[in-house]
Amino acid sequence: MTETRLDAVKLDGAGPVYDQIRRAIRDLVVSGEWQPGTSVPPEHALMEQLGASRMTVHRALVQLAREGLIIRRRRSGTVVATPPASHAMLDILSIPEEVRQLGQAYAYEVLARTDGRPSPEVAELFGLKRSDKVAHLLVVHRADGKPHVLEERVIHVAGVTGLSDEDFAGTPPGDWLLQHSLWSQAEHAISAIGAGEEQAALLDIAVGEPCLLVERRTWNQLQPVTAVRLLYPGFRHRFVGRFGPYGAA
Amino acid sequence: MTETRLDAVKLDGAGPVYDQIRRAIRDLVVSGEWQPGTSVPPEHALMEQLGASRMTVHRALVQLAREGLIIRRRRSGTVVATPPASHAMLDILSIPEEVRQLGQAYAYEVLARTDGRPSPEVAELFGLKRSDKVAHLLVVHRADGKPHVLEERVIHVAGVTGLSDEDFAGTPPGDWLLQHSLWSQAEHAISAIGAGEEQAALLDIAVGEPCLLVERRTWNQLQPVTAVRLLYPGFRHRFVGRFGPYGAA
DNA sequence: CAGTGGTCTAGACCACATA
DNA sequence: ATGTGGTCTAGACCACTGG
Repeated sequence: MTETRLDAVKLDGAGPVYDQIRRAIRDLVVSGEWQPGTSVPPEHALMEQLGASRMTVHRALVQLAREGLIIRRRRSGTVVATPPASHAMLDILSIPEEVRQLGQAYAYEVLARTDGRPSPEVAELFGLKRSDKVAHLLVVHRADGKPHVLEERVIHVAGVTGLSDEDFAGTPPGDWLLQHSLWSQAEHAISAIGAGEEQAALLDIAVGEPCLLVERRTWNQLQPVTAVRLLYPGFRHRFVGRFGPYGAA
Repeated sequence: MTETRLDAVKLDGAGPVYDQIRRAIRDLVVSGEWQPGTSVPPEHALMEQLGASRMTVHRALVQLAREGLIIRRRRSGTVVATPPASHAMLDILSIPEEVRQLGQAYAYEVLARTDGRPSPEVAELFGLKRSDKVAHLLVVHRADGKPHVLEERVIHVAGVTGLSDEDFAGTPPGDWLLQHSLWSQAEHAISAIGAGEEQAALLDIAVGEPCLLVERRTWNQLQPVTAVRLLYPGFRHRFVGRFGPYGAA
Protein backbone atom coordinates (compact mmCIF):
# COMPACT_ATOMS: atom_id res chain seq x y z
CA MET A 1 0.00 0.00 0.00
CA THR A 2 1.95 2.96 -1.32
CA GLU A 3 1.64 6.38 0.24
CA THR A 4 0.06 9.35 -1.46
CA ARG A 5 1.13 12.96 -1.09
CA LEU A 6 -1.57 14.92 0.65
CA ASP A 7 -0.38 18.27 -0.67
CA ALA A 8 -0.91 17.06 -4.23
CA VAL A 9 -4.62 17.81 -3.78
CA LYS A 10 -5.12 21.34 -5.03
CA LEU A 11 -8.39 23.22 -5.48
CA ASP A 12 -8.93 25.56 -8.41
CA GLY A 13 -11.66 27.76 -6.95
CA ALA A 14 -14.10 26.98 -9.77
CA GLY A 15 -17.57 25.87 -8.76
CA PRO A 16 -18.71 24.12 -5.58
CA VAL A 17 -16.02 23.04 -3.15
CA TYR A 18 -17.09 19.38 -3.21
CA ASP A 19 -16.70 19.39 -6.97
CA GLN A 20 -13.28 21.00 -6.80
CA ILE A 21 -12.21 18.25 -4.42
CA ARG A 22 -13.72 15.58 -6.65
CA ARG A 23 -11.96 16.90 -9.75
CA ALA A 24 -8.65 17.36 -7.97
CA ILE A 25 -8.58 13.74 -6.82
CA ARG A 26 -9.99 12.44 -10.10
CA ASP A 27 -7.17 14.16 -11.97
CA LEU A 28 -4.56 12.59 -9.70
CA VAL A 29 -6.06 9.17 -10.38
CA VAL A 30 -6.56 9.37 -14.15
CA SER A 31 -3.16 10.96 -14.66
CA GLY A 32 -1.60 7.98 -12.99
CA GLU A 33 -0.01 10.09 -10.26
CA TRP A 34 -1.97 8.12 -7.70
CA GLN A 35 -1.56 4.53 -8.90
CA PRO A 36 -4.14 1.82 -8.30
CA GLY A 37 -3.73 0.38 -4.83
CA THR A 38 -2.32 3.54 -3.27
CA SER A 39 -4.24 4.82 -0.28
CA VAL A 40 -6.20 8.05 -0.44
CA PRO A 41 -5.83 10.32 2.63
CA PRO A 42 -8.62 9.85 5.20
CA GLU A 43 -11.42 12.38 5.36
CA HIS A 44 -10.09 14.18 8.44
CA ALA A 45 -6.72 14.76 6.77
CA LEU A 46 -8.38 16.20 3.67
CA MET A 47 -10.57 18.39 5.90
CA GLU A 48 -7.52 19.97 7.49
CA GLN A 49 -5.55 20.25 4.28
CA LEU A 50 -8.41 21.85 2.36
CA GLY A 51 -10.20 23.77 5.10
CA ALA A 52 -13.52 22.13 4.28
CA SER A 53 -16.01 20.40 6.54
CA ARG A 54 -16.16 16.67 6.67
CA MET A 55 -19.55 16.48 4.89
CA THR A 56 -18.09 18.37 1.95
CA VAL A 57 -15.05 16.13 1.69
CA HIS A 58 -17.26 13.10 2.16
CA ARG A 59 -19.54 14.17 -0.66
CA ALA A 60 -16.61 14.33 -3.08
CA LEU A 61 -15.29 10.94 -2.04
CA VAL A 62 -18.68 9.27 -2.22
CA GLN A 63 -19.11 10.43 -5.76
CA LEU A 64 -15.66 9.20 -6.78
CA ALA A 65 -16.47 5.84 -5.23
CA ARG A 66 -19.74 5.71 -7.18
CA GLU A 67 -17.79 6.42 -10.36
CA GLY A 68 -15.48 3.53 -9.57
CA LEU A 69 -12.24 5.50 -9.21
CA ILE A 70 -11.74 4.70 -5.54
CA ILE A 71 -12.82 2.01 -3.12
CA ARG A 72 -13.82 2.94 0.42
CA ARG A 73 -13.92 0.62 3.39
CA ARG A 74 -14.43 1.36 7.06
CA ARG A 75 -11.41 1.14 9.21
CA SER A 76 -9.04 0.20 6.39
CA GLY A 77 -9.63 3.46 4.51
CA THR A 78 -9.85 4.51 0.88
CA VAL A 79 -7.67 3.24 -1.95
CA VAL A 80 -7.39 3.97 -5.66
CA ALA A 81 -9.26 1.31 -7.61
CA THR A 82 -7.89 -0.69 -10.50
CA PRO A 83 -9.60 0.37 -13.74
CA PRO A 84 -12.77 -1.61 -14.36
CA ALA A 85 -13.52 -3.64 -17.45
CA SER A 86 -14.71 -1.32 -20.13
CA HIS A 87 -18.31 -1.10 -21.11
CA ALA A 88 -19.85 0.39 -24.18
CA MET A 89 -22.91 2.52 -23.84
CA LEU A 90 -24.83 2.56 -27.04
CA ASP A 91 -27.76 4.88 -27.36
CA ILE A 92 -30.80 3.24 -28.81
CA LEU A 93 -32.72 6.25 -30.00
CA SER A 94 -36.22 6.20 -31.30
CA ILE A 95 -35.97 5.45 -34.99
CA PRO A 96 -37.40 8.78 -36.21
CA GLU A 97 -34.87 10.57 -34.04
CA GLU A 98 -32.09 8.33 -35.30
CA VAL A 99 -32.90 9.15 -38.92
CA ARG A 100 -33.23 12.86 -38.28
CA GLN A 101 -29.88 12.94 -36.55
CA LEU A 102 -28.43 11.60 -39.79
CA GLY A 103 -29.92 14.64 -41.47
CA GLN A 104 -32.28 12.56 -43.59
CA ALA A 105 -36.03 12.76 -44.12
CA TYR A 106 -37.97 10.26 -42.05
CA ALA A 107 -40.99 8.24 -43.14
CA TYR A 108 -42.46 4.91 -42.15
CA GLU A 109 -45.07 2.49 -43.38
CA VAL A 110 -47.03 -0.13 -41.49
CA LEU A 111 -46.94 -3.08 -43.87
CA ALA A 112 -49.02 -5.49 -41.82
CA ARG A 113 -50.88 -5.78 -38.57
CA THR A 114 -52.54 -8.83 -37.12
CA ASP A 115 -54.23 -9.05 -33.74
CA GLY A 116 -54.64 -12.46 -32.22
CA ARG A 117 -52.98 -15.22 -30.23
CA PRO A 118 -49.22 -15.69 -30.15
CA SER A 119 -47.64 -18.40 -32.23
CA PRO A 120 -45.80 -21.05 -30.19
CA GLU A 121 -42.44 -19.48 -31.01
CA VAL A 122 -43.57 -16.01 -29.99
CA ALA A 123 -45.16 -17.34 -26.82
CA GLU A 124 -41.96 -19.08 -25.84
CA LEU A 125 -39.68 -16.23 -26.78
CA PHE A 126 -41.71 -13.96 -24.61
CA GLY A 127 -42.95 -16.12 -21.76
CA LEU A 128 -46.60 -15.69 -22.78
CA LYS A 129 -49.52 -18.07 -22.51
CA ARG A 130 -51.14 -19.15 -25.77
CA SER A 131 -54.33 -17.55 -24.47
CA ASP A 132 -52.83 -14.07 -24.13
CA LYS A 133 -53.71 -11.55 -26.80
CA VAL A 134 -50.94 -10.02 -28.86
CA ALA A 135 -50.60 -7.66 -31.79
CA HIS A 136 -48.04 -8.31 -34.54
CA LEU A 137 -46.70 -5.45 -36.59
CA LEU A 138 -44.40 -5.24 -39.58
CA VAL A 139 -43.06 -1.76 -40.22
CA VAL A 140 -40.47 -0.39 -42.59
CA HIS A 141 -38.75 2.88 -41.71
CA ARG A 142 -37.30 4.98 -44.50
CA ALA A 143 -34.57 7.62 -44.61
CA ASP A 144 -34.69 9.91 -47.63
CA GLY A 145 -37.07 7.43 -49.19
CA LYS A 146 -34.75 4.44 -48.94
CA PRO A 147 -35.44 1.58 -46.50
CA HIS A 148 -33.50 2.20 -43.29
CA VAL A 149 -34.64 -0.54 -40.95
CA LEU A 150 -37.24 -3.29 -40.86
CA GLU A 151 -39.19 -3.62 -37.63
CA GLU A 152 -41.00 -6.76 -36.57
CA ARG A 153 -42.87 -6.20 -33.33
CA VAL A 154 -45.05 -8.13 -30.93
CA ILE A 155 -47.05 -6.24 -28.32
CA HIS A 156 -48.68 -7.86 -25.32
CA VAL A 157 -52.15 -6.30 -25.40
CA ALA A 158 -52.70 -6.59 -21.64
CA GLY A 159 -49.52 -4.64 -21.01
CA VAL A 160 -50.64 -1.37 -22.62
CA THR A 161 -53.84 0.64 -22.73
CA GLY A 162 -55.54 1.96 -25.84
CA LEU A 163 -53.78 -0.38 -28.26
CA SER A 164 -56.89 -1.63 -30.06
CA ASP A 165 -57.97 1.92 -30.91
CA GLU A 166 -54.56 2.89 -32.26
CA ASP A 167 -53.81 2.51 -35.96
CA PHE A 168 -50.25 3.89 -35.85
CA ALA A 169 -51.07 6.26 -38.67
CA GLY A 170 -49.45 9.23 -36.97
CA THR A 171 -46.81 7.68 -34.73
CA PRO A 172 -44.72 4.56 -35.30
CA PRO A 173 -45.27 1.77 -32.74
CA GLY A 174 -41.95 2.23 -30.94
CA ASP A 175 -42.57 5.87 -30.14
CA TRP A 176 -46.23 5.27 -29.38
CA LEU A 177 -45.30 2.61 -26.84
CA LEU A 178 -42.80 4.92 -25.14
CA GLN A 179 -45.69 7.29 -24.47
CA HIS A 180 -48.39 4.74 -23.64
CA SER A 181 -46.64 2.11 -21.59
CA LEU A 182 -44.33 1.82 -18.65
CA TRP A 183 -41.35 -0.46 -18.64
CA SER A 184 -38.97 -1.40 -15.89
CA GLN A 185 -36.59 -3.80 -17.57
CA ALA A 186 -35.30 -4.53 -21.02
CA GLU A 187 -32.95 -7.01 -22.62
CA HIS A 188 -31.02 -6.28 -25.79
CA ALA A 189 -29.08 -8.51 -28.09
CA ILE A 190 -27.08 -7.51 -31.13
CA SER A 191 -25.98 -9.97 -33.76
CA ALA A 192 -25.25 -10.16 -37.46
CA ILE A 193 -27.32 -12.21 -39.93
CA GLY A 194 -27.86 -12.36 -43.63
CA ALA A 195 -31.09 -10.98 -45.02
CA GLY A 196 -33.75 -13.57 -45.91
CA GLU A 197 -35.74 -13.43 -49.12
CA GLU A 198 -38.68 -11.49 -47.79
CA GLN A 199 -36.51 -9.20 -45.71
CA ALA A 200 -34.23 -8.46 -48.64
CA ALA A 201 -37.19 -7.51 -50.80
CA LEU A 202 -38.58 -5.15 -48.18
CA LEU A 203 -35.20 -3.53 -47.50
CA ASP A 204 -34.28 -3.39 -51.18
CA ILE A 205 -31.03 -5.29 -50.72
CA ALA A 206 -29.62 -8.58 -51.91
CA VAL A 207 -30.50 -11.89 -50.27
CA GLY A 208 -27.76 -12.81 -47.80
CA GLU A 209 -26.59 -9.23 -47.42
CA PRO A 210 -25.12 -8.84 -43.89
CA CYS A 211 -27.45 -7.01 -41.51
CA LEU A 212 -27.31 -5.90 -37.91
CA LEU A 213 -30.08 -7.53 -35.93
CA VAL A 214 -31.09 -5.71 -32.75
CA GLU A 215 -33.53 -7.63 -30.59
CA ARG A 216 -35.15 -5.98 -27.61
CA ARG A 217 -37.60 -7.44 -25.11
CA THR A 218 -39.25 -5.20 -22.57
CA TRP A 219 -41.05 -5.94 -19.32
CA ASN A 220 -42.93 -3.95 -16.73
CA GLN A 221 -42.73 -5.51 -13.29
CA LEU A 222 -42.08 -8.97 -14.82
CA GLN A 223 -45.06 -8.63 -17.18
CA PRO A 224 -44.05 -8.68 -20.85
CA VAL A 225 -44.78 -5.48 -22.75
CA THR A 226 -43.22 -5.80 -26.18
CA ALA A 227 -40.57 -7.58 -28.20
CA VAL A 228 -39.02 -6.15 -31.32
CA ARG A 229 -36.51 -7.24 -33.96
CA LEU A 230 -34.84 -4.43 -35.87
CA LEU A 231 -32.97 -5.38 -39.00
CA TYR A 232 -30.47 -2.80 -40.27
CA PRO A 233 -28.57 -3.26 -43.53
CA GLY A 234 -25.08 -3.48 -42.13
CA PHE A 235 -22.94 -1.76 -44.70
CA ARG A 236 -24.65 1.53 -44.15
CA HIS A 237 -25.57 1.31 -40.52
CA ARG A 238 -23.50 1.36 -37.37
CA PHE A 239 -23.96 2.12 -33.73
CA VAL A 240 -21.46 4.48 -32.21
CA GLY A 241 -20.71 5.38 -28.62
CA ARG A 242 -18.03 7.42 -26.90
CA PHE A 243 -16.94 7.04 -23.29
CA GLY A 244 -14.11 6.63 -20.84
CA PRO A 245 -13.14 3.76 -18.54
CA TYR A 246 -15.24 5.12 -15.72
CA GLY A 247 -18.41 5.88 -17.66
CA ALA A 248 -19.71 8.26 -20.27
CA ALA A 249 -17.17 10.86 -21.30
CA MET B 1 -49.06 20.67 -13.23
CA THR B 2 -51.03 18.04 -11.31
CA GLU B 3 -50.80 17.82 -7.55
CA THR B 4 -49.23 14.95 -5.69
CA ARG B 5 -50.35 13.52 -2.38
CA LEU B 6 -47.74 14.16 0.24
CA ASP B 7 -48.93 11.37 2.51
CA ALA B 8 -48.28 8.84 -0.26
CA VAL B 9 -44.61 8.94 0.73
CA LYS B 10 -44.11 6.16 3.25
CA LEU B 11 -40.87 4.92 4.76
CA ASP B 12 -40.28 1.23 5.43
CA GLY B 13 -37.63 1.49 8.14
CA ALA B 14 -35.10 -0.56 6.16
CA GLY B 15 -31.64 0.94 5.78
CA PRO B 16 -30.57 4.59 5.79
CA VAL B 17 -33.31 7.19 5.93
CA TYR B 18 -32.17 8.91 2.73
CA ASP B 19 -32.45 5.61 0.92
CA GLN B 20 -35.91 4.92 2.33
CA ILE B 21 -37.01 8.30 1.02
CA ARG B 22 -35.39 7.66 -2.34
CA ARG B 23 -37.07 4.29 -2.72
CA ALA B 24 -40.45 5.58 -1.56
CA ILE B 25 -40.49 8.31 -4.19
CA ARG B 26 -38.97 6.10 -6.85
CA ASP B 27 -41.75 3.58 -6.32
CA LEU B 28 -44.39 6.27 -6.69
CA VAL B 29 -42.83 7.33 -9.98
CA VAL B 30 -42.19 3.95 -11.60
CA SER B 31 -45.61 2.67 -10.54
CA GLY B 32 -47.18 5.54 -12.41
CA GLU B 33 -48.89 6.90 -9.30
CA TRP B 34 -46.97 10.12 -9.75
CA GLN B 35 -47.26 10.79 -13.48
CA PRO B 36 -44.66 12.67 -15.50
CA GLY B 37 -45.15 16.39 -15.07
CA THR B 38 -46.66 16.21 -11.60
CA SER B 39 -44.87 18.25 -8.99
CA VAL B 40 -42.96 16.59 -6.18
CA PRO B 41 -43.47 18.17 -2.73
CA PRO B 42 -40.75 20.69 -1.83
CA GLU B 43 -37.98 19.69 0.55
CA HIS B 44 -39.42 21.50 3.57
CA ALA B 45 -42.77 19.69 3.17
CA LEU B 46 -41.04 16.30 2.99
CA MET B 47 -38.93 17.25 6.06
CA GLU B 48 -42.05 17.83 8.11
CA GLN B 49 -43.96 14.85 6.76
CA LEU B 50 -41.07 12.45 7.34
CA GLY B 51 -39.38 13.95 10.38
CA ALA B 52 -36.02 14.09 8.64
CA SER B 53 -33.55 16.94 8.29
CA ARG B 54 -33.33 18.87 5.08
CA MET B 55 -29.91 17.45 4.15
CA THR B 56 -31.31 13.94 4.35
CA VAL B 57 -34.32 14.74 2.18
CA HIS B 58 -32.06 16.65 -0.19
CA ARG B 59 -29.72 13.71 -0.55
CA ALA B 60 -32.58 11.44 -1.64
CA LEU B 61 -33.89 13.97 -4.17
CA VAL B 62 -30.45 14.68 -5.62
CA GLN B 63 -29.94 11.00 -6.27
CA LEU B 64 -33.33 10.66 -7.95
CA ALA B 65 -32.51 13.65 -10.13
CA ARG B 66 -29.18 12.07 -11.08
CA GLU B 67 -31.04 8.90 -12.03
CA GLY B 68 -33.32 10.96 -14.27
CA LEU B 69 -36.60 10.25 -12.48
CA ILE B 70 -37.21 13.84 -11.43
CA ILE B 71 -36.16 17.27 -12.59
CA ARG B 72 -35.29 19.95 -10.04
CA ARG B 73 -35.24 23.68 -10.62
CA ARG B 74 -34.85 26.55 -8.22
CA ARG B 75 -37.94 28.49 -7.45
CA SER B 76 -40.21 26.40 -9.71
CA GLY B 77 -39.60 23.22 -7.74
CA THR B 78 -39.31 19.52 -8.54
CA VAL B 79 -41.38 17.61 -11.10
CA VAL B 80 -41.55 14.00 -12.23
CA ALA B 81 -39.56 13.59 -15.45
CA THR B 82 -40.78 11.98 -18.64
CA PRO B 83 -38.95 8.69 -19.21
CA PRO B 84 -35.71 9.20 -21.10
CA ALA B 85 -34.73 7.57 -24.35
CA SER B 86 -33.42 4.14 -23.62
CA HIS B 87 -29.79 3.28 -23.81
CA ALA B 88 -28.16 -0.08 -24.03
CA MET B 89 -25.15 -0.89 -21.93
CA LEU B 90 -23.12 -3.58 -23.58
CA ASP B 91 -20.25 -5.08 -21.70
CA ILE B 92 -17.12 -5.36 -23.76
CA LEU B 93 -15.20 -7.90 -21.76
CA SER B 94 -11.67 -8.92 -22.38
CA ILE B 95 -11.81 -11.70 -24.93
CA PRO B 96 -10.38 -14.44 -22.68
CA GLU B 97 -12.98 -13.54 -20.09
CA GLU B 98 -15.70 -13.51 -22.71
CA VAL B 99 -14.81 -17.02 -23.85
CA ARG B 100 -14.54 -18.39 -20.34
CA GLN B 101 -17.93 -16.97 -19.45
CA LEU B 102 -19.29 -19.08 -22.28
CA GLY B 103 -17.80 -22.09 -20.52
CA GLN B 104 -15.35 -22.78 -23.32
CA ALA B 105 -11.61 -23.29 -23.36
CA TYR B 106 -9.67 -20.20 -24.41
CA ALA B 107 -6.63 -20.03 -26.63
CA TYR B 108 -5.14 -17.47 -28.95
CA GLU B 109 -2.50 -17.22 -31.62
CA VAL B 110 -0.55 -14.22 -32.86
CA LEU B 111 -0.56 -14.74 -36.62
CA ALA B 112 1.49 -11.72 -37.59
CA ARG B 113 3.27 -8.75 -36.12
CA THR B 114 4.92 -5.90 -37.95
CA ASP B 115 6.54 -2.86 -36.38
CA GLY B 116 6.94 0.22 -38.50
CA ARG B 117 5.24 3.28 -39.87
CA PRO B 118 1.49 3.52 -40.31
CA SER B 119 -0.04 3.12 -43.73
CA PRO B 120 -1.89 6.20 -44.97
CA GLU B 121 -5.25 4.62 -44.12
CA VAL B 122 -4.17 3.74 -40.60
CA ALA B 123 -2.66 7.16 -40.08
CA GLU B 124 -5.85 8.87 -41.14
CA LEU B 125 -8.13 6.54 -39.20
CA PHE B 126 -6.16 7.29 -36.10
CA GLY B 127 -4.98 10.84 -36.51
CA LEU B 128 -1.31 9.81 -36.57
CA LYS B 129 1.60 11.30 -38.43
CA ARG B 130 3.31 9.08 -40.99
CA SER B 131 6.46 9.42 -38.91
CA ASP B 132 4.94 7.91 -35.76
CA LYS B 133 5.86 4.35 -34.94
CA VAL B 134 3.13 1.77 -34.75
CA ALA B 135 2.86 -1.98 -34.24
CA HIS B 136 0.38 -4.03 -36.28
CA LEU B 137 -0.95 -7.29 -34.90
CA LEU B 138 -3.19 -10.00 -36.29
CA VAL B 139 -4.54 -12.37 -33.66
CA VAL B 140 -7.08 -15.15 -33.77
CA HIS B 141 -8.84 -16.09 -30.54
CA ARG B 142 -10.27 -19.58 -30.21
CA ALA B 143 -13.00 -21.08 -28.06
CA ASP B 144 -12.84 -24.84 -27.63
CA GLY B 145 -10.40 -24.87 -30.51
CA LYS B 146 -12.72 -23.15 -32.99
CA PRO B 147 -12.05 -19.59 -34.18
CA HIS B 148 -14.06 -17.18 -32.05
CA VAL B 149 -12.94 -13.75 -33.15
CA LEU B 150 -10.33 -12.23 -35.43
CA GLU B 151 -8.45 -9.24 -33.99
CA GLU B 152 -6.62 -6.67 -36.12
CA ARG B 153 -4.85 -4.17 -33.94
CA VAL B 154 -2.70 -1.07 -34.32
CA ILE B 155 -0.78 0.20 -31.31
CA HIS B 156 0.79 3.64 -31.13
CA VAL B 157 4.22 2.84 -29.77
CA ALA B 158 4.69 6.20 -28.04
CA GLY B 159 1.46 5.67 -26.11
CA VAL B 160 2.59 2.65 -24.12
CA THR B 161 5.77 1.56 -22.39
CA GLY B 162 7.55 -1.74 -22.83
CA LEU B 163 5.89 -2.64 -26.10
CA SER B 164 9.04 -3.50 -28.03
CA ASP B 165 10.13 -6.05 -25.39
CA GLU B 166 6.76 -7.78 -25.33
CA ASP B 167 6.11 -10.76 -27.58
CA PHE B 168 2.52 -11.41 -26.44
CA ALA B 169 3.37 -15.04 -25.83
CA GLY B 170 1.67 -15.14 -22.43
CA THR B 171 -1.01 -12.47 -22.67
CA PRO B 172 -3.04 -11.36 -25.69
CA PRO B 173 -2.52 -7.73 -26.75
CA GLY B 174 -5.88 -6.47 -25.49
CA ASP B 175 -5.32 -7.67 -21.94
CA TRP B 176 -1.67 -6.64 -21.99
CA LEU B 177 -2.64 -3.11 -22.98
CA LEU B 178 -5.20 -2.90 -20.18
CA GLN B 179 -2.36 -3.48 -17.76
CA HIS B 180 0.33 -1.40 -19.45
CA SER B 181 -1.47 1.68 -20.67
CA LEU B 182 -3.86 4.31 -19.45
CA TRP B 183 -6.82 5.45 -21.47
CA SER B 184 -9.25 8.24 -20.91
CA GLN B 185 -11.56 7.99 -23.88
CA ALA B 186 -12.76 5.40 -26.32
CA GLU B 187 -15.03 5.26 -29.31
CA HIS B 188 -16.88 2.13 -30.34
CA ALA B 189 -18.75 1.31 -33.49
CA ILE B 190 -20.68 -1.85 -34.23
CA SER B 191 -21.68 -2.87 -37.72
CA ALA B 192 -22.33 -5.96 -39.80
CA ILE B 193 -20.20 -7.00 -42.77
CA GLY B 194 -19.58 -10.10 -44.81
CA ALA B 195 -16.32 -11.96 -44.27
CA GLY B 196 -13.63 -11.35 -46.89
CA GLU B 197 -11.57 -14.15 -48.38
CA GLU B 198 -8.66 -13.94 -45.99
CA GLN B 199 -10.89 -13.37 -42.99
CA ALA B 200 -13.12 -16.29 -43.89
CA ALA B 201 -10.13 -18.59 -44.14
CA LEU B 202 -8.81 -17.52 -40.75
CA LEU B 203 -12.20 -17.83 -39.07
CA ASP B 204 -13.06 -21.07 -40.84
CA ILE B 205 -16.29 -19.76 -42.31
CA ALA B 206 -17.66 -19.13 -45.78
CA VAL B 207 -16.80 -15.99 -47.73
CA GLY B 208 -19.57 -13.45 -47.32
CA GLU B 209 -20.79 -14.98 -44.06
CA PRO B 210 -22.34 -12.16 -41.96
CA CYS B 211 -20.07 -11.03 -39.13
CA LEU B 212 -20.32 -8.50 -36.33
CA LEU B 213 -17.57 -5.92 -36.65
CA VAL B 214 -16.65 -4.12 -33.44
CA GLU B 215 -14.24 -1.24 -33.92
CA ARG B 216 -12.69 0.51 -30.96
CA ARG B 217 -10.32 3.44 -30.87
CA THR B 218 -8.73 4.49 -27.61
CA TRP B 219 -7.03 7.69 -26.54
CA ASN B 220 -5.23 8.91 -23.46
CA GLN B 221 -5.52 12.67 -23.03
CA LEU B 222 -6.08 13.11 -26.79
CA GLN B 223 -3.04 10.98 -27.64
CA PRO B 224 -3.96 7.83 -29.62
CA VAL B 225 -3.20 4.56 -27.85
CA THR B 226 -4.67 1.75 -29.90
CA ALA B 227 -7.27 0.90 -32.51
CA VAL B 228 -8.75 -2.54 -32.92
CA ARG B 229 -11.18 -4.28 -35.26
CA LEU B 230 -12.82 -7.39 -33.88
CA LEU B 231 -14.62 -9.62 -36.34
CA TYR B 232 -17.12 -12.06 -34.83
CA PRO B 233 -18.93 -14.66 -36.94
CA GLY B 234 -22.46 -13.39 -36.43
CA PHE B 235 -24.54 -16.50 -36.35
CA ARG B 236 -22.91 -17.68 -33.20
CA HIS B 237 -22.07 -14.44 -31.49
CA ARG B 238 -24.23 -11.79 -29.87
CA PHE B 239 -23.87 -9.07 -27.33
CA VAL B 240 -26.46 -9.01 -24.60
CA GLY B 241 -27.30 -6.43 -21.98
CA ARG B 242 -30.08 -6.01 -19.44
CA PHE B 243 -31.24 -2.72 -17.93
CA GLY B 244 -34.12 -0.43 -17.11
CA PRO B 245 -35.12 2.96 -18.47
CA TYR B 246 -33.16 4.79 -15.81
CA GLY B 247 -29.94 2.79 -16.01
CA ALA B 248 -28.61 -0.64 -15.25
CA ALA B 249 -31.20 -2.83 -13.56
C1' DC C 1 -40.21 39.89 -3.49
C1' DA C 2 -40.48 35.28 -1.78
C1' DG C 3 -40.09 30.36 -2.47
C1' DT C 4 -37.32 27.00 -4.12
C1' DG C 5 -33.15 24.27 -4.46
C1' DG C 6 -27.65 24.37 -3.83
C1' DT C 7 -24.16 24.43 -0.73
C1' DC C 8 -21.66 24.38 3.52
C1' DT C 9 -20.61 23.97 8.51
C1' DA C 10 -19.72 21.97 13.19
C1' DG C 11 -20.76 18.56 15.64
C1' DA C 12 -22.63 14.09 16.89
C1' DC C 13 -23.43 9.13 17.08
C1' DC C 14 -23.01 4.75 14.97
C1' DA C 15 -21.14 0.59 12.28
C1' DC C 16 -17.53 -1.87 10.98
C1' DA C 17 -13.10 -4.04 10.46
C1' DT C 18 -8.58 -4.72 11.75
C1' DA C 19 -4.35 -4.47 14.62
C1' DA D 1 -9.43 -0.48 21.38
C1' DT D 2 -9.22 2.61 17.77
C1' DG D 3 -9.45 4.66 13.41
C1' DT D 4 -12.01 4.67 9.59
C1' DG D 5 -16.21 5.72 6.84
C1' DG D 6 -21.71 6.18 7.08
C1' DT D 7 -25.30 8.80 8.52
C1' DC D 8 -27.88 12.49 10.47
C1' DT D 9 -29.05 17.06 12.47
C1' DA D 10 -30.01 22.10 12.95
C1' DG D 11 -28.99 25.90 11.12
C1' DA D 12 -27.07 29.15 7.85
C1' DC D 13 -26.21 31.73 3.62
C1' DC D 14 -26.51 31.98 -1.26
C1' DA D 15 -28.38 31.65 -6.25
C1' DC D 16 -31.86 31.54 -9.15
C1' DT D 17 -36.30 32.60 -11.02
C1' DG D 18 -41.38 33.12 -11.34
C1' DG D 19 -45.14 36.16 -9.79
